[in-house]
This record gives sequence, C-alpha cells and structure tokens, in this order.
Amino acid sequence: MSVVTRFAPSPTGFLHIGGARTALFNWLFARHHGGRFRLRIEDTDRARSTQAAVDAIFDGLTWLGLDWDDEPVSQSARAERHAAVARDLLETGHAYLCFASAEELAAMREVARAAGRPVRYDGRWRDRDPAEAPPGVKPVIRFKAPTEGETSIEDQVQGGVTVANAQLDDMVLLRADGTPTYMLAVVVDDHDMAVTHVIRGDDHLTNAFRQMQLYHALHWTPPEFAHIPLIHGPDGAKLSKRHGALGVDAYRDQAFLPEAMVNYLLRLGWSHGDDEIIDRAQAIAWFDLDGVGRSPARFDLARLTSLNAHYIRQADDRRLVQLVLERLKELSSDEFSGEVRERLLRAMPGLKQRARTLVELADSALFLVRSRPITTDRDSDRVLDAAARGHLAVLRAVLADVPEWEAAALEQAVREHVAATGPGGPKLRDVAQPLRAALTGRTVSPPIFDVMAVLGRSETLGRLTDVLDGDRAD
RNA sequence: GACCCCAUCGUCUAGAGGCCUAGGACGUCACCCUUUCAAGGUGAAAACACGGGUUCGAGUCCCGUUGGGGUCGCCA
Repeated sequence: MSVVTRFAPSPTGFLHIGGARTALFNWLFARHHGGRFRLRIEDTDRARSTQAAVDAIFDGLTWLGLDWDDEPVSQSARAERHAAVARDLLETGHAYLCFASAEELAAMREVARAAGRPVRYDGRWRDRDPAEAPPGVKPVIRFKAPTEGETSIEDQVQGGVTVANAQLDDMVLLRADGTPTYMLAVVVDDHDMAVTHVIRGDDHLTNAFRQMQLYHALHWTPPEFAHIPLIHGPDGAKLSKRHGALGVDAYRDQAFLPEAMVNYLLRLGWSHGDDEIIDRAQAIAWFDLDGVGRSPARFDLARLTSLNAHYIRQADDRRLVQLVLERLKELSSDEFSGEVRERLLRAMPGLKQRARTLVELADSALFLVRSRPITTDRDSDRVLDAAARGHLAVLRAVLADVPEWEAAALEQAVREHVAATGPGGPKLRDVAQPLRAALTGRTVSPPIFDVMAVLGRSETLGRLTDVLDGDRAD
C-alpha cells in the first residue's frame, strides 16, 4: 500500500512554526516512502477562512520547498458528504439526535465542575425517544460512544496508549445547523483521501481515541497515527505570539534562509545519531518515524541563527546578491547600477563568510553601494586619528603606483611599504584598520585588499581622498 | 479537577542493561591562527529530576514522587 500523508492546517492567516514542522515531517515521510503528500484546508469555521489566509499557508509551504500532490482539499466543500456519514451512523444506531440546548449543556458542565466530577455530556438523549423533543429545538447528531471497555491506539511515536471508554462522552457529529464538527470531518476526510499515516501535533493525541471509535463504528480501517511532541517557547511554556508562534513568513522577512529553517525544524524532535547539518536530499533519505523523539522541544533562536550562518556561507553568490538587493533598497535610496551589482557579486564570497543573517549581510554590504563621500561610523572616526591619516596619505601614493589593481598585488605593495619603514614604522595592522575605516566607514569588513579590489582603483583612491580632504578641512 | 503524554549539559540531542570516566551540536569562556570581524583549530566549564525496586550490573526495565505539557466546546 502506497503511503499517503496530509497536512491539514486551518487557515489562520499564516503558517506558524509548529505547523511548519508538522508539514515538514509529513512531507519528508511521504517523500522517503515514495508516497504522496496532500493538503487539506480545515476551513469548516467559514468565518475565519479567507482566500488570503489560505494563500498565506501555501506561501509558507512554498517558501520552505514543501510541494504537495493533488489538488488541496477544502473541508468546507465536503459538508454534504460529512452530513451523509452522520446520517448513516444514525441509521446504523451508532448515533442519535440530541435536543439539549446550549444553556442546558452549560448548566450540566457547571454542576459537574462544582461537584468535582469530570465535565462531560451525560447522555440524556442517548436512549430517549425523539418524540419527546421539546418544540422549536433543532437537534444535533451525537455519536453513541461505547461506555464500557477501552480504546487503544498504537502510536508510531508515543507507543501504545489506552484510555477507558468511560472517559469519553458522546461527541457532537453534526451541529444543529447541519454542518459537521471537526471530529467527524477529519475522520471522513482522512478516509476518503486514503490517508495512511496521520502525523500531527501531540495536542491531538486525546482526539485520536474518539476518532478511533468512529473508525470502528464506520468499519473503516484507521490510519497509522504518529503524534509528534509540541514545540515550546524558550521559557518552556506553550509557544505564544510573543516568541516564535510567528508565521514562517516572519522568519523569511527576518533574514533566514528556508534551508536553514528546514534543517532547524528537522532537528527539533527528530535525530539521526549525531548528525546536525542535514540537507534536503539527505533528510529524505534518512527520515523515518522511529527517529522522532517523545519529549517536547524548546524553540532556540541562537541555534536557528547558527544554522542560518552555515547555509548563507554555502549559498550561491548570485542568489545572495538578489536577496541582499531587496533589503538594500530599503536602506539606501541610491540607484543600483550594474557596476554596483557587480561589486556585490564580487564581494559576496567575503561578505557571506561573516554574516549570520541576511540582515547582517545587507548591512555589511552597505559600504559597497554608498556613493562618495561615504559616512563613517563612530568607531571608524576613532581609528582615523592624525597618525592614521598620515599613514593614509603615504599609502594613497603607494597604491596609486600599483600597476595591476588586484588584491594580491595591492597587498604586496602595502606589505613592502610597511617593511621598508623599518622596526620603528607602522605594522600592517596599523595601516590596515585606517584603510578599512576610510574605505568602508566601518571597523569590520572582509579582508581589506579584497575590498580595494572590489571597489576598483578610482573608487578606492577617491574614498581615500575624501578622508584626506576632510583632514584638510578640519 | 479528571484523563493522557513527557523527563540526559542553559538549549537541541546521542544513548535500544555492561562499549558511559555519559558523546555530539548550539551557546558560553580561554588559547591558536590573523590586516579587523568572521570562519577554522585546540581546550574548558556544563546533564542522566528525586526515591524505591528488578538485575551480578541501570541513563537504559518497573513502581511512586516531583516537575512540565496536552485534552476535556454545536473551535479546529
């Protein structure tokens, strides 16, 4: 039997971290087994689901590179089928009409809570004749759940789990308005979609028992269940908006690469020995349910960032230039000429080596796109003291004489110059920092001779002139 | 509260009874390399929640305690 997994988000307007990982695990499992990965939008709560909210989910998955098979199923479009199944259950005696009003139910819960008893529906309409129905009340269809014995599931992650049927009350299958509840809809949809493995958050574990009872009543073969532990916030509490329950789009905007996010999410709750850096192909080859852990994990931004730094270093330079340009446009009003793009591309190998995020990368590339005279930050100004300026004046002349404007030649010229000044003269470090400050306006940059090569002769000499002229103006 | 799940360094984890003097990674701290910063290299501090069993032997199995989480809707 071919594997079919599904990801069934409700359209909340974004794909959050936990959902992204659930989707990833389902996708990986399907790809590993050569099966299909399907999507189902749980939009039964029609008020909340807009096309924009649905698109946000698609965008998130696409960004992560999680492609799906077949057309996404819209749960709301299947209401008729759900209702039909509920009626079948009614006819086979596995369900019944319940005329209890909302107020009645609320009172029931209140009494149970006050008495310290489990809060459950008491089954008051379970064996009552519908003829006794109060006038004007539209009934719901409730599942006639077994009251004795127990229900077990053999979870692929959590192992065997059993609950006493007495713990489970008669859930509503079809609302008074004829629409299905989630509990009915998932079972029917998973069955109709031929889903073989339901991989989802741990928060659904207790739901699985009720769903299992439905499968039994319907004489359907239940899928395998795999409930993966939840992701918690850094403080161990449930992931909240404050820290991480952000949409993956927020992480994209906050400068993370999708492959870093995927690698991070993969290692959160799943492991393959001591392997840490795992690319997509390797993940597909290795992923399986027995590698999934049982305990919840905390979201750790530092680790995501570290992985991101790794993937930035691996990334293609042209792709990075493109990504950086998008950010640079927000930081600088300068027009980006072909020359500037060329500079970015040539500088990228050195730049990407020292950036952990795309924000840092863009920031570090800023000096390349600024037009003269560039501004210098506070630390650079400190570096550019009188002695430094004196060195720069001499160095400018030395550099101007270098016939071939290329990093190695420039370095050689400067090293020879420094060596010629003798023991009392400046060391390389004494001239490298002033050069860096004058050329980039920062005290941190890629190797300075690479910077000069990328900037080109006239821009380099020009920027030095700007600093020296400023000296004169003082 | 009831039911269910979970429990190894700060964090993510390796560990399927002897291979554990508990390993790796992120983070932290030193040092090396070095034109700055990264990267890289070397090293350090850092954990089996607690208590009982079972066993010749327990991080690994069982029970309890504690702690954390989840679920208890005509939400999904």
